[in-house]
Amino acid sequence: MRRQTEQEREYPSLRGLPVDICIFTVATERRTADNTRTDRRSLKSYPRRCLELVLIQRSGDTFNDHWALPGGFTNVETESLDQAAIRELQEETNLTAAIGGETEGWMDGIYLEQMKAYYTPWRDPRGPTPTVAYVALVNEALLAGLRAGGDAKQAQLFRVRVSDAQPLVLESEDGAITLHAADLAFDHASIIADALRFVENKVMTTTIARTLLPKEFTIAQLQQVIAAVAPSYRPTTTNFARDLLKTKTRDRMLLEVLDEAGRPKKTRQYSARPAQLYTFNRAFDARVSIYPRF
Amino acid sequence: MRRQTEQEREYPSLRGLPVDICIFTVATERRTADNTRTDRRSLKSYPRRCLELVLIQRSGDTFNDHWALPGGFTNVETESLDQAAIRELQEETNLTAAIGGETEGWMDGIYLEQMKAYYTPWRDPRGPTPTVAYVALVNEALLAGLRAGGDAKQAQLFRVRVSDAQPLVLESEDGAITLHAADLAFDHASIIADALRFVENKVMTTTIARTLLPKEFTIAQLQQVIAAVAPSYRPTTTNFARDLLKTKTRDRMLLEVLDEAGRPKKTRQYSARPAQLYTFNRAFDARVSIYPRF
DNA sequence: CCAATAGTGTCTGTTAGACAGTATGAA
DNA sequence: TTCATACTGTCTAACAGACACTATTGG
Repeated sequence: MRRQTEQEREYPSLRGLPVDICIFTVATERRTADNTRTDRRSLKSYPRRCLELVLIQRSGDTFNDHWALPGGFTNVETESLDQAAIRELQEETNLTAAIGGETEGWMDGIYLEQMKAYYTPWRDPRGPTPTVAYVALVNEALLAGLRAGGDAKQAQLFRVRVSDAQPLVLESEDGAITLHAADLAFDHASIIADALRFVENKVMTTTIARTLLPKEFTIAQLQQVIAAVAPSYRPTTTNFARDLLKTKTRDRMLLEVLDEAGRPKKTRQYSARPAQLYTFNRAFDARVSIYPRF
Repeated sequence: MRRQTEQEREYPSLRGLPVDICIFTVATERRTADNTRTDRRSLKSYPRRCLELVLIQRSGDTFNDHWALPGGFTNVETESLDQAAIRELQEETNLTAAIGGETEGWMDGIYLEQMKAYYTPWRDPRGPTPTVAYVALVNEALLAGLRAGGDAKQAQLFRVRVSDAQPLVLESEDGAITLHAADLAFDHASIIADALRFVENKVMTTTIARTLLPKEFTIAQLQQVIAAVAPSYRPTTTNFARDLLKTKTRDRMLLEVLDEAGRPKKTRQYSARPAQLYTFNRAFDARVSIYPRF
């Protein structure tokens, strides 16, 4: 069977489909070199956590010097969308770990999922251009290579701030750069807005928070991560742990970590009194419903 | 500023991006001409309801005579993906109603949302071709025009059956055609499989069931629709209505319908004893979470 | 000692779930 | 009378949420 010519095809051969990735992490406030804090709280206290997003500064004809989502093209005829997204994610962030092949894009420390395709005719001034937006949640420990770079033209992390007055404000970690929606290239501001709602929904309805936490974590750390990703979540410390651990509907969602001796493993990293460490149970299947009896 | 030539563009001009739509409805078992039932249940009893999907039979070079999802191309330079999906939806189903412009693709009787983009190199034998899959939920009352058509080369409704043994079986309403995953064109079987999980999740976590119901409905009808879309939902009739209506977390999710005299409006359509009619409260905001205190 | 975090005891009102029982009116 | 569907009454266990209280240990 002969190869079809370009004209005969219903859909013309492409350079590949563009893919853009919203790479989120929940970053822990870092201490200064002499191990003191930037504020007046004591060393034995939880550092603040903040949702951050990776942006790159463009160089080229369109939107030169503007900040934009990292992305690229699928290698046509060889790559699927997911494969291209994984490749871009690794290229942009110098990820130290390789991404394994588990169901649903999971690996410890990395979550990757397609969010939505965008294709309004006016989104690219060069002409109608689609893009497929992915959302990645990456453990901050895996982004060490990105921070080491430090070149302004490279990828950089921005703190995400949303409020009623300012719909979207992005602030670089050193505080030198502040970006608003209009400062971003293409329609990336609205893609980011969609992505923020996407991750907020994910973190509340799945066990995805696992990706943003160390392998073993305390209940307070989990609450911090949830609050960082979902601004509408207001943590109430007192009963959270009990209700999370003791309720039948969430039975064995979290597992107590035991030490070598088989006794409950605790940490004193953030508090004087030792706190119990937990892991997420991979076998836990989250089901949510607005209707009773599900 | 001069117009860029094709070669200068980063992304070549396209015929447009392909869009495929999974059009679902929950169909009520229809009675025969003499108003008797096909089974032995009494006339005053609930008709069965079944999830159905619109397919078209292809004609052309590729996958000729195979059944496939309805779809088409965006009109490049003028149409967004959503606009193209709306147009295709209207063309394929002879929708009697126009689609209004409310937030999130809602209108009474029609829900439309983008699900996912597909672009594995091998999904189209003619060459690498992406597609953006949409999911539509349409009230069966609006699909009268489709059923009136009756031409085999036109759109036709298929009952969706899923079981452990047979992952996907589609059966035409008259029972004449039975399709399995391998009978469908392209990768449409796997798109449909994704769409089934998508709508199941939607119906359990949002008030989308509204789209598939008449304006005013009984609690039993609502349960039927939920069960038709979400096979894992096992209705327990006794307390469902009370828990749905009386719980604080679902306060004013459903509203009692009143008649002209201001008294509770009831129907005797399906039962001897009159049943209360309800509508969905548009103002109800569904929030779901696996964590307590949200 | 104080500060900060971890965790328990106890109480109240709400919800889930089971099950028995009553209500309505067509066939 | 029987049947299908629509409800209500009542009980128990589980859960949400508030609040007071104790526990641990670095500074």
